[in-house]
Amino acid sequence: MNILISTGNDGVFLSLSLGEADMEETVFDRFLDHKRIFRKDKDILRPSYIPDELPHRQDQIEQMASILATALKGDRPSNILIFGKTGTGKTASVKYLGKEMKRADKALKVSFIYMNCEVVDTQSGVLQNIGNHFIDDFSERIPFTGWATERVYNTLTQHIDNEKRVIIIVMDEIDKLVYKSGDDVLYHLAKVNDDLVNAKLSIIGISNDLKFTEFLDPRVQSRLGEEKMVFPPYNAEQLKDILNQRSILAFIDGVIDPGVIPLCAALAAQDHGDARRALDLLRVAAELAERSSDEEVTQAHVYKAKNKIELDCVIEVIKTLPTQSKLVLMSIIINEERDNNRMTTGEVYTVYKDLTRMMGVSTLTQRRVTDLISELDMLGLIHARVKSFGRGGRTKEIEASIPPTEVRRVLADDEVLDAIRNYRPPSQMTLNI
DNA sequence: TGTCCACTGGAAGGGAGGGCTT
DNA sequence: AAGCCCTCCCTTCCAGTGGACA
Repeated sequence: MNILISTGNDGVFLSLSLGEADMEETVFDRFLDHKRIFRKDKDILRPSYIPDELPHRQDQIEQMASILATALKGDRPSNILIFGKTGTGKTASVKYLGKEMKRADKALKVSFIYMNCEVVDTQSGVLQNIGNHFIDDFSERIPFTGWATERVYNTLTQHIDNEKRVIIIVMDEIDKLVYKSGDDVLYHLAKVNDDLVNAKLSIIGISNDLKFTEFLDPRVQSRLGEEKMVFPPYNAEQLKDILNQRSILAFIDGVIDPGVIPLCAALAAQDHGDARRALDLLRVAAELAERSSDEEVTQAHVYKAKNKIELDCVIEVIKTLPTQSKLVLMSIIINEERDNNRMTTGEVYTVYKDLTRMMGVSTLTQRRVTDLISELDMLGLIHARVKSFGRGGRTKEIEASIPPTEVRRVLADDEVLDAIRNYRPPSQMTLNI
């Protein structure tokens, strides 16, 4: 075997070349040399994959198509607001229509722009995102920050209005934008047609929160909700159809046990008919089967997949928390380990202050820590509710929603938290991370 | 019924950081 | 370089709160 080690600016490169005599077993063989489960493309089982046909969403697609068809004639379609819980096919249906619109648009006069407002969640961010779709010259692009909103808006209208066209903007998770940055940007976009001569713009808002329109200015409310649609959750039978359709494309014949798809469908149906969850369950179950070199995906793999998905999700959330949030979470865990299963904000803050002192990082105010506790609650890592203890005052009652051992296992890998490994709480215990 | 406790959570504003314009 | 604008993270201030207790 020839091994070449070379050092470059970016690090060390190792290259191996195998002679014929070296063609022995490698560490990868066990994973390559077994019956395959998947056909080529695993992405077919990802929620982002848009199939050629969306089962049980034909009515909604046709209704939307009837509204959007106007765009192909050069007129402005009505704005649409789409509501429905997670995994009910809202985004998939809209993206599918975007694909179809592209096919039908022979004159190439319709622009279909998709944006997720969880990612683009500020006023100028939204305007910048739309504007830059129509600015080819990089040097003329609207910067992420630095420009006054009015200027961004003027540049945007100027660029989109330079030719006759219809622009359809899909704002997914539009409620996140409204809750975070208010409805100013929607007001701007809703009235943009008044300032346009050549172009016409309409908006498709997607939300899983029916109540968010209550937070909108009545003028925005009426303009944005010219058409409203609700996507109902899928039932177990419908989820089965969706999974069957994808599994035919994704798996080699005969590798899926007949009980697997009904089980994935049933588990996802319990979870408010979430197709995304059903697809994840099936994909992860198959991946687990493949990794353990099993020849068939069984119900046992589905149950394992369920646990894995839940745990992975929690681990990922904890890992990506900012240091201060990790310290607050750690303070809650330490309280739990002292048999204080239901603690108050004050108790958490006392431990938190100790931890920050040990680590030598700045101590935030109790007001800020209250916010961090609420954020951890929203992430589902803890459960906090406001409770009055009479003369004992009114405060949050906090408990962790995940086992302390799991939190410690994840935080143990965090070098930043090294300094608090041997934190000794004021009472008596020694805790090891 | 009024008092008191330990906060909660809204509002206002400071300051850092990133980026553009003049 | 100075000035401006925006976002994000944070502090400070303070009115409001639910329920035990006197």
